[in-house]
Amino acid sequence: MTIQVSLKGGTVKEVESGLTAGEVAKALGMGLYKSACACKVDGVTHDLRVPLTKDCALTILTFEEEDGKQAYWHTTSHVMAQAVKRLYPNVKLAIGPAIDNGFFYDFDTEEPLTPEDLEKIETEMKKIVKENLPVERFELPPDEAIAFMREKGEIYKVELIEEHAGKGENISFYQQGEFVDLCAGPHIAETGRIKALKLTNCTGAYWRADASNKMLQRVYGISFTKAADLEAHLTALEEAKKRDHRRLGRELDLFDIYEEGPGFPFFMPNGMILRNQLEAYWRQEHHKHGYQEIKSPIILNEELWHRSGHWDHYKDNMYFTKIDDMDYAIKPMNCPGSMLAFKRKLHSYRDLPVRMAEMGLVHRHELSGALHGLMRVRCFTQDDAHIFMTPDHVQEEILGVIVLIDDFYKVFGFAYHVELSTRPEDSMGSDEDWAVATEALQSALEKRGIDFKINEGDGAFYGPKIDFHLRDCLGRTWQCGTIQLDFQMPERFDLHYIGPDGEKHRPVMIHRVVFGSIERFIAILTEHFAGAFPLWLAPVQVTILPIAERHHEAARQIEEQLKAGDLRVTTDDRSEKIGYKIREAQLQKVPYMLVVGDKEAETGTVSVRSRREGDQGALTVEDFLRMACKEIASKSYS
RNA sequence: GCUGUUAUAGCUCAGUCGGCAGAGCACUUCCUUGGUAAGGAAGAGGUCACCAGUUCGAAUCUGGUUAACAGCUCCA
Repeated sequence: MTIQVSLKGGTVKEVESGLTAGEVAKALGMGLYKSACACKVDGVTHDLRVPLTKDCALTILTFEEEDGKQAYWHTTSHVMAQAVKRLYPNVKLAIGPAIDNGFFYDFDTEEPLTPEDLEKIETEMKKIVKENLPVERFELPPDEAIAFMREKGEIYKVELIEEHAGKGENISFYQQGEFVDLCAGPHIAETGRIKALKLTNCTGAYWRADASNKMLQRVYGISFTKAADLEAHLTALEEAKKRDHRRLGRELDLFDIYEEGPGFPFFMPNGMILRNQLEAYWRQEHHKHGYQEIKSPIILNEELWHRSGHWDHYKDNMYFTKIDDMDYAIKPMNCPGSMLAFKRKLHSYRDLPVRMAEMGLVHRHELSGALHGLMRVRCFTQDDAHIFMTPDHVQEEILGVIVLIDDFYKVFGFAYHVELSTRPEDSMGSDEDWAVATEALQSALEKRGIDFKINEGDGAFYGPKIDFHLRDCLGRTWQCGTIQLDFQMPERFDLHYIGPDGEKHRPVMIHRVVFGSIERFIAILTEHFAGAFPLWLAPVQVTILPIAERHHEAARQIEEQLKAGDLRVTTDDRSEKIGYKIREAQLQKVPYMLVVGDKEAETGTVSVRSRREGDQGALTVEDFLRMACKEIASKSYS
């Protein structure tokens, strides 16, 4: 009996029923089969060993495809577990999935694994690859599956199966040689297909991601189909590290953090210029969008934080102090200050929405192990705003903020992803309020056509939120912008406005940030541009490079002229060769270098060198100034 | 906070077996006055993170503290 298999690209082949996808692939050409990692049958991902018994659409997945990659890495993680079991039979296995960038496996070991252990494991893995063991799938009923793993002493696997057992379905296992692991698959067909592998890191990780559970040893690794790809991957990682904002922060004199203040960054002069430019742009845009700016104190009476609910939900992260025997707290958030500011006078419904913005310095006691350059600090400035409004305004205001954030990120050329976080366990307010608020956020996102993922239970204690996440140089994502809807705080602070009926009504409020934290945003910005900031942000926009001492006077005049045009200019009048001065300016990522020698001094021109394009030829000082001003005004970043 | 690793000049890093603290870059001075990514010479710069211990003697060995790094947990 034959069946029809339609392949990617539209061709239909007639093949014998019962052949596996792998056999079909093999029949279609060795090249295709050799590079196959997994397959898709009618859109569902499987191993190559799945038999084709009826007409179907078949796609062969190679390492180039995301699903193929996942199968490849997942199998490599099984190979690692097999190697570990061979070397250390008493180690218990937890979980070992493929991730975005490779794979890991969690092991319960008696002693932590050392780098030497990792080398041994890697060597053993290469042996297993060489053995070219076929990877086979089999299934057991739940009770047999539990007995099977219990007999092996794999207590973590037993716990995992017990959870699945309730569904009554069979439990699937994968076997290669003597090694069997609980797994849903899919996997690649033989271990020999893994051509290049490396174990990259070993750290602790809690069982089930719960800090109250035992800490296991997590080993990370990556594998490729070609040795050259592994090489390229490792080189790319090295390159990425050169963009690290902590390194560039020091090299470019942007900021630094000292042992005297862990998590409390110092901003250096260049960092302050960057920061002030960002803030100036922020103020300009917020003014345009109808925000008014306030400033509230960073120390306020502790009672306020009881009233706001922060003390109940957040006290472990707060700093406290005593003044004249009274208890005070250092603000971890700006909202209570905004509440007081809103409350100081009566508001008519005609005045709403009130959009009250604040560049608020907040302090939070983060765990020492969580600190990370400017990304995660203990004091930072939120570009906060609180929007007080009637329920009718909610949709429009949320949309307005989404558009504002989107426009801001576009100015820097950032790609971002969005998450919607729902009600956490530790929260206040009624189910109904939460449902309404969550629905409002979701429909605003849908209206704007923005893709988002839902994060169950990750909302703030007072309301659900939309988060905007940006990527750092190593692909780790950091939450920056957020929009949080809040029905609780207005209640707690007894806020009201006077409606058209002359009665008091409760306003709804939005908390939102665009940058998130200026500090974190600067970190992301630094890594995004690798320190080569667009002209409007560059701490030093232009540096003048006189060739010899006799050109210093001309250089000084040009500097004056450019400064009068509001450019940030320096002159390098050291007695160094021009090549040396250029090298230094390039390393400092100065956008424009102006070389001034005999030729230029005579004709009132400058030889323009762009940090990206190199020598641009001569321009009059006026023309250069005009060009630079145009570039600044456009905020272009290419 | 947890697990692991690390801490030597402003930066990047050597320092063997426990025996006088090293290099490159940067910095200062002098020479050099030059044309698009490193000209030359000399000099200065250190309580080897901190506190104990072992030892005739500790950058080096041991314990503790602090901080950083990777990950986990938490989070803007």
